[in-house]
Amino acid sequence: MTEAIATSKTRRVYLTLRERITSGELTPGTRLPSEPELAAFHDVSRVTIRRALAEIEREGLISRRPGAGTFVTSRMVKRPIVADLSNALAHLAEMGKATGVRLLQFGYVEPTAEVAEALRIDTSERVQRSVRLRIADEEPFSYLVTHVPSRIGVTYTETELASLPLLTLIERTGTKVDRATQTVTATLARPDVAEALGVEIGTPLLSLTRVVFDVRGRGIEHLTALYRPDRYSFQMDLVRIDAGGDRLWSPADRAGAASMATAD
Amino acid sequence: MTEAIATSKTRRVYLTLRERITSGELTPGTRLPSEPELAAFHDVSRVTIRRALAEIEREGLISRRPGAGTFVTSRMVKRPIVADLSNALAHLAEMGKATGVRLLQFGYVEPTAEVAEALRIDTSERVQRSVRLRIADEEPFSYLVTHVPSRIGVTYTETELASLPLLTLIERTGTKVDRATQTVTATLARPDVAEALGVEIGTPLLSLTRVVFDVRGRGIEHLTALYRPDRYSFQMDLVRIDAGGDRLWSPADRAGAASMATAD
DNA sequence: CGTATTTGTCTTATAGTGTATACAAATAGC
DNA sequence: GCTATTTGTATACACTATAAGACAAATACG
Repeated sequence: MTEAIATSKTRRVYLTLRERITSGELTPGTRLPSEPELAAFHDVSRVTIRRALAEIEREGLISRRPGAGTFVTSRMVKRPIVADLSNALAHLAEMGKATGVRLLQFGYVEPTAEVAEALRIDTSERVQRSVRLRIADEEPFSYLVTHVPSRIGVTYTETELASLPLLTLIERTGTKVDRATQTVTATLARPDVAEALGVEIGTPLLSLTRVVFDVRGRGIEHLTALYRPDRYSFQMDLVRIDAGGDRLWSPADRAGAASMATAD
Repeated sequence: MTEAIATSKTRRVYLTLRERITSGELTPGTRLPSEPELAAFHDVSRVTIRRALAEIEREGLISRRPGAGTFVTSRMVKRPIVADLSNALAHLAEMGKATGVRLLQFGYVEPTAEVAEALRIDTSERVQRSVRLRIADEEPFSYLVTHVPSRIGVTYTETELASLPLLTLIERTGTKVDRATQTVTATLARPDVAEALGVEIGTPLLSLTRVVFDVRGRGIEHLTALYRPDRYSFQMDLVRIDAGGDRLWSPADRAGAASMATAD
């Protein structure tokens, strides 16, 4: 709609064609339209099409043969991790994934307005801020930024945070974790996040924001998790049930729905 | 990581600064760093910074005063719709949103490999494909592509689809809808979707894919929903429970979790 | 074999993006 | 009022992206 600052034509074409392949619309072995055809369809020059195809070829998704055409490669499907039934971290273990954490930042800061509001504290009250990278099979898949009121943050060390789940550390001290609100959205990878996750700037990311409260309604933890959608996504099974005359969807089992929450 | 086909510097800066404002990190009234400072920080020229700021100003997020600086506007927060407790469509109604649907495409086609595999049918078996746009308060917020086996698709008309929920039409015929699998991810807006949703190409979108089965395990519906994250996101409340020695998250109530599913 | 098609390579031209620099005009603060 | 700072404006230049076209080389297929 708005003209704004557009992405380049090459990139648009690149993203579009790449998506058609990775989504499964174009199966391995399929021949793509010829370069002139693609150029006409996307309303760009052949040079632009070729640049986009060159990049996709470099990624190994297609192979091009002079005189023959461009073909979708029988790609090795790098199946994304899926938060599923049962605890997500346990689920990763089942899949034989070696999962780990790298602590990127740790310190005490003044909270941003957003965090302060969510945790219901004053902007002047200092909070512990940590940035962690979660890794499965040597490959990072989520970027976690947590904010914790300092009175709770001081109960564990930087080293402990680098190895144990944050909620475990919090509950260890006797804090009564009661409930949480979480929101799932999509955003773009900003420079720092992009570098950590090994993606390009401007890549789409799954975003989960969770605010945790104790039994007295006090804010305990503010978590923002950014996931690489090609390596991680949320999945759930649903069953159709009758509810007061209406038919509704319900989670197939409680553990399944819970996994979305425990997936850091 | 990969160099690929990068987005322009202006766009990177634009996205970064814009995000810092809309995320709440920079509150209304705050003064941004001066243009030379921003240029040094982002490692671009001042001209590039100015182009990015000009666009953000055009969107009304900042105002610039010569000699004084650039300030975050007391913006009108266009609160995004949030799929919440209780049926999502009902939820929209509660919020006073006038929600509607526009049927963009309707026809019978051969399914893509992805759809065929998900519905467990043959690629040669024709399916009904529809593209709908869901609108709230005159503004589109979701782009829906559905694929339905033709034996089910023929039981309702194009007109009916333009006004009633698809599952209602399906169940009306006596089809026993049993269960579904759904996956939530993030993608980029492709040209056609971008135009329909009124966003720029390359914008991040929330993506939900749901595959519905009947009691006999036959695929009934394949739905891909793309949401504008600034107008729609998923939210759920969780409670911390004991489960076999471990402490886990559980949906605050079943209806809440179900709303995610019923939110088209 | 011979022809049409396809990818690969090259040239030329135009528009867009990014940088560097200088100076003007408005503002804030002392 | 004076000065430092900030945004506004203009110019010149380098580099990249895009386009249009021509031709070569490889392939498929009747």
